[in-house]
Amino acid sequence: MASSLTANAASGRQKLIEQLVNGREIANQLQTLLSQSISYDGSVVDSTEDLASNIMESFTNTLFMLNQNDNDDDPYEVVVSQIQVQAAAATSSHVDNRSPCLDGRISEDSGESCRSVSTAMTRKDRRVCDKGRKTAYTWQRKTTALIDDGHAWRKYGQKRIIKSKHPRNYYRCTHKYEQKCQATKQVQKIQDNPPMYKTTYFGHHTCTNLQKSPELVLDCPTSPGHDSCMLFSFNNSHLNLKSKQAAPPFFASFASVKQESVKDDPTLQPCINDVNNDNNNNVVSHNQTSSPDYVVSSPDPHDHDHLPAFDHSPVWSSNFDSDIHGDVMSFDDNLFQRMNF
DNA sequence: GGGATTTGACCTTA
DNA sequence: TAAGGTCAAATCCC
Repeated sequence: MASSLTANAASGRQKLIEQLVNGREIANQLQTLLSQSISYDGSVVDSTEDLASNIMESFTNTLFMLNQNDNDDDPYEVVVSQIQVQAAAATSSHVDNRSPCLDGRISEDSGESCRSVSTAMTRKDRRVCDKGRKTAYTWQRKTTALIDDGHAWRKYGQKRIIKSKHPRNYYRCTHKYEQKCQATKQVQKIQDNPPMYKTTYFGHHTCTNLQKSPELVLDCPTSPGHDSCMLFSFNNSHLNLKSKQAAPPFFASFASVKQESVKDDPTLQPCINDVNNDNNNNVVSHNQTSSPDYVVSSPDPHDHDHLPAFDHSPVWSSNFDSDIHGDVMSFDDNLFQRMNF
């Protein structure tokens, strides 16, 4: 009986997911069009860009709702998510790739090797520009596991923080130089037992080379009757949210599964299945043992301060129209009305 | 050999 | 001046 209900629910959800996937494909096509039609000043694509953002928002909210529902009776997964959109997001969300802040040292065909070729921009100059970036999209999330947001990150620094037990790790987009992507993030372990990581994102990705389209794992519990994972992929490379929407570009924060080197890496361990939800945080993701998703542990299993450049674990979060106070995420009625659930 | 990581130094900000 | 953020040379790893 219970298994039958579970099967029906899974079937219905699968259909819903199919519809979402279809819609997502359409959105992707729109993205492609956008990428081909961006004018120099960006004005031409504003309306279509907004449309694309709305589409993606819709899917995101739907998926979030699905995930929320799934978690209502799923004791297997607890992942804490928190997003904060800081005040300046509304005024500086659009990254201008033509800005000199994106490094005059870059040549057109440059890659990493070109970093030091040009000295057109001094260190000081760049730091001045950095100030602006730090006031752009900024949001955080706290997770019980290191997560993969679908983008390729390169660690560029680690700093011991005063009054903090664990050092802070600094990451920038791998495509910072080749595609002038300014996204950075900071990852810091904030709690030992259970482990808790705070990831702070700065700016959003303007690069197009996702290591893999971010995938959203909706339901991959370990309980009997659940034998498959539901994955969604999102590629928001061209979906720069406009200022009107004071929401974080969290398309980029969708969970994804990094494929390379996972299978054989002994430092990888299955996703957390039982985590104490001591903090009354929102449950927004699932994981499982049958999927290729893993949580990355540090090379030294006893040293989680040295975080890898990437991480795994199906975690996603959203907060369109949400108010977040501490670890509590709340949504207003409009969201649910729009969702038509 | 090339890309990624580590880590001390440098720079900015409060 | 202390703390945090970034750079870049050295080193590691595949």
